[in-house]
This record gives sequence, structure tokens and C-alpha cells, in this order.
Amino acid sequence: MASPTEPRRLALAPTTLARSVEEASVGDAGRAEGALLQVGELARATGKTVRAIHLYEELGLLTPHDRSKGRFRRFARDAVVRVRWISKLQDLGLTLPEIQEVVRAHEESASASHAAAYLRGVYAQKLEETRRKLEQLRELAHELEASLHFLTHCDASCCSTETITSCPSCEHQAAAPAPDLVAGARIH
Amino acid sequence: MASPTEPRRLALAPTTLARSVEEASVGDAGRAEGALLQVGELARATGKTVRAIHLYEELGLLTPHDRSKGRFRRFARDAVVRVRWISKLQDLGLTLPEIQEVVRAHEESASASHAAAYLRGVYAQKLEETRRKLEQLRELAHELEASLHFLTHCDASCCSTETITSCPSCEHQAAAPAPDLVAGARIH
DNA sequence: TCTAAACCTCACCCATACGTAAGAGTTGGA
DNA sequence: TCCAACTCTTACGTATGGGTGAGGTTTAGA
Repeated sequence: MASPTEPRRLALAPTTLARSVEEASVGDAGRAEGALLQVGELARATGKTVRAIHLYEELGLLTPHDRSKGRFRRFARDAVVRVRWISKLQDLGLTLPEIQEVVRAHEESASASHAAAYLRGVYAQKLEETRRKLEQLRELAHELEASLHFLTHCDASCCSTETITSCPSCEHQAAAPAPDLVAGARIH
Repeated sequence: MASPTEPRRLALAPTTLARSVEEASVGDAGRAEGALLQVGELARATGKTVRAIHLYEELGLLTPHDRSKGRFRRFARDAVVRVRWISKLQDLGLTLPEIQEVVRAHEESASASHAAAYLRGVYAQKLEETRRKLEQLRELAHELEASLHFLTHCDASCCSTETITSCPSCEHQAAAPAPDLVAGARIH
């Protein structure tokens, strides 16, 4: 089940990663000390593709610190944190347009506490959703376990022989009905 | 966050659901006794749309028991189980083409035990994946909780004042670093 | 017989999150 | 100076799971 079309990840960079520290524009918004990152470096650092990074920038989720003379994007170090943040929001089930909303609201909020309150709202809602999803997944896991059990034990011992009345390996006396995951496969 | 474009579910059927029992073709593959279902009835019974049912049929996941004189699809009762089965496989993360594969393999397997073995393989793999997902979701839930805690307590009490050295409400002595979900929102 | 509601078969449309390619420019070490 | 590796922009392609008509037919109750 491995994806047959893996995106071309970047090769190991032969160019020196350590850039002259002077370029790190200490005085500016780049709170991160150290060299700036090219888009490929950021991609490698985050496990994303260059295309994904570009997309995030298009959507306003991420902004390069500046550009080189040749218009190469240069990202501050903490862009790595930002990209990971985006990934986590995706894991939480937010779409990129939804993340756009979060960013917009966060940037437009007047005060820091206002921004914090907004985030709290979003996260509280997502926490609830996540808990619901957890519950659903747990149920699915149980169904899978029951189906596996049925497929290996009950079905083989009970149904293959004709004696439905006694099934030593089944805890329940009644002939165990096939779980939905098993029953559904047999229809048609 | 409610979907603005809800698919038109079917209206309550004014037509009598109870069809003449004679139509139920008792002798045939329809193990289910009772009337056959029209596509809309099947849709209502499963919470799917008619279009979805049609799609499942196109993909070979589902087959109507027969057609009426006017080419209306008529499904056996247990088609409901089949559709629910499809839904559960989707919940497990299988795409419709993947479900196609399962169906194909299941139908092509010579013996029942062979088919069971195949299903076991699929389900065992999905069980592992589900457990991994559970673990990931649990982590996310914890991160959300930590972020909510940080946003309501630590951030307000510690960072708004200038005294970083002592934070009465924080259990850890060190100034609590913002969780990724909080830190990421502040970048740029 | 009439009619509303359901159904039929195309067939095109949608959002999401990138993949992929083309053609050209940039970077930096050798 | 040269070249490989990297990056640029533009723009179309892809997969998934249906949604949404259009235009016509069937059903079944009244």
C-alpha cells in the first residue's frame, strides 16, 4: 500500500549550509539567531516539499524573512516552528483555508490577550472534536479486534462444522453473529 | 463551521414503503426476507445520498438485486448492511478504490477460508494503523490541553508581567516554554 | 387517467493539497 | 570562469468522493 508516486524529496545539499553569519540580519524581525534558510533547507527541516512551502506562502501562512539578490526566498530559523505548527493544525483536521482564517484573525487581533482568546476558542473546539474522533477510533479498533477474533476463531470452529449448538472457544453461548465488518463482506 | 452546502437528502416518502410481499423473490439470492428497497429507501436507511449509492454500484461495491420493469434498481434488505460496511471501511481510512480491491479479492477467492484469510490480513493491518492514529490523536489532545492551559494560565500571569523569575501558578520552576501550538501562531 | 414524487442516464462541476513540468535565472565552490 | 545544484514563476494535472443539473421515464395512489 505504499504510495507509488512519491514526491521527489530534495537531494542532500552539496552547498554549504553554514552561511556567513553577517547575513543573519540580527537587528530585524528575525528573532532567530543563525543563518537564514533557503526554501529547500526549510523543506528538509520540516519534511515538507518545496511546493508545499510555496503553497503555504501563497496562502499567507508563512512569509520569508527576505529575498536574496537573485530573488531566492530566505526564511528565518523559526519558520521551521511555523511550518510544524501548520502541520499540526492540519493533523487536527483544519484545512489550509481554515488555517488562513486562524492566521488572519490572529494577526488582526488588537491585543495579545485578544489573540490568545481567539486561539483558546479554536483549540477548545478542536479538543472536543479530537475527543470525539478518539472515541470513534476506539470503537473501530474494537470492531476490528472483534472481527479478527471472529475470523480466526468463531468462524473457523463454529461455522465450518455443522454443530452450531456448542462452540467451546466462544464465551457467549449464542452462536456469535458475525460482526458488521465481517458480515458486510459476504453480501452479494 | 457547518457545511453550507448540504446535499439534498430525500424527503419523507409519501409512497407506501410496504410493497406486496410477493415481489420479494424468496427463492433467490436475497437471503433477506421482506420487500426489496428502492435506491432512495436504501439511501435513507443508510444516511447516504442516492448519488453515493450509484457511485458504489459503479465501482462494483454494491449490486442491486434486480431491476423493475422500468429499470428502477431494487435492492435486497441486506444491502443496508453492505452500505454500512462500506462506510466503516471508509472510516478506517480505505478509499473507494481500495475497497474495490477488497471486494475483488474477496469475490475471487476460491474458498470461504481463503476469503477469511484475506480479510484477516486487511483488518490486521488496519488495526495497526488505527492504533497508530489513536496514539497520534492522543498526543494531539494532550498538546491541545497543554496549549489551552498555557493560554489561560501561564501566558496571562507570567508573560504579561515582567517578573519571569517567579510564576506561582506554574508547577515547573522554569518559565514554561510556549507549546508548539501556541508558539507557532506567534511567528511572523 | 392524471399527477407528484421518485427514478433513470449522462455529463460536467467542486474543493483539497499538493505534483509536475517548462523554461529561465542564481548561487557558490572548484 | 564554469557547472551542478538549487531556485524562480507560471500553469496545468491529479485523485477523491461525491454534488448538481438536464432532460426524460416510471410508479403508484387518487
